Amino acid sequence: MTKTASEQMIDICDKDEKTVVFVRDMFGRLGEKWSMRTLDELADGPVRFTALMCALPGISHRVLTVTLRTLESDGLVSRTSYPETPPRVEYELTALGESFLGRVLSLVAWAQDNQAEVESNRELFRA
Amino acid sequence: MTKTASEQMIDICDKDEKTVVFVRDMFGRLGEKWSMRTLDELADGPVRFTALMCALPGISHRVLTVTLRTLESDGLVSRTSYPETPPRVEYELTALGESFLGRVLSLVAWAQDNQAEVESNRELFRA
DNA sequence: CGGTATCCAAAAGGATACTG
DNA sequence: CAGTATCCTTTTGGATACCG
Repeated sequence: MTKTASEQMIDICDKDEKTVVFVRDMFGRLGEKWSMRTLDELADGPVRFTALMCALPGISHRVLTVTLRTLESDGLVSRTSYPETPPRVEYELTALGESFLGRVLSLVAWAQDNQAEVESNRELFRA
Repeated sequence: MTKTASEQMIDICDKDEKTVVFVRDMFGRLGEKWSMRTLDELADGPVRFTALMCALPGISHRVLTVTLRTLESDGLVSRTSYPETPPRVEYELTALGESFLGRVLSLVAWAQDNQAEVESNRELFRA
């Protein structure tokens, strides 16, 4: 028999602090304002910096840079710079990034399925 | 045939802004410093406020309150207050909360499976 | 005991000017 | 074009004192 959610979670949270911190870091990545939407924009293949700016209306120049650097340092995204003038830089998902994005979809599906219930709870709670 | 990750993600991000914001909100819940660990502590049944404080070393009084109120307003956690002296308050997962916690485990498993690779990428990147 | 109110520090995010 | 540097605002988290 498979473990209950609770048992699995205990497995995780009883591991060394390093793993606990790491798991929360990856959760944090999900929660960052632009990370998931950036990964999504990269899902279909390489995209240039400026194209990402356009695809993510509202993001600032600096924050897109920070977001991409973070995803890159995690190994979820790769950066390729072509030494032309004007310069051209393309970002794309790595295999690790695709794998990560894939897992996230089950959570996205949950959010969609339960949006109405969560929002009605929030309504009730406010009242 | 099932949709690719990219196609599913596009489905989501092309929906109305309300849903996009909602999905990011739920991602944000994952990223909050104590939310997931709090849900985990509640996985085995009702727990009192003070017991949660002990189970989550480092959390402040105020932040635990805020975390619980947020989870409660989402409908993931329920709060039951027993009118005794001294007062006793118990928190527990709702069905929605259990469902949410369950989905999160696939992501936790991913994080564990790929921790070494991500961390080695971070090392390389720093250098 | 289980909070709320107040105050503070740190981090995230945004606007914008400058540069190779 | 694709950044970096600087400055500012908002949000998050933490410490602590007080209260029913």
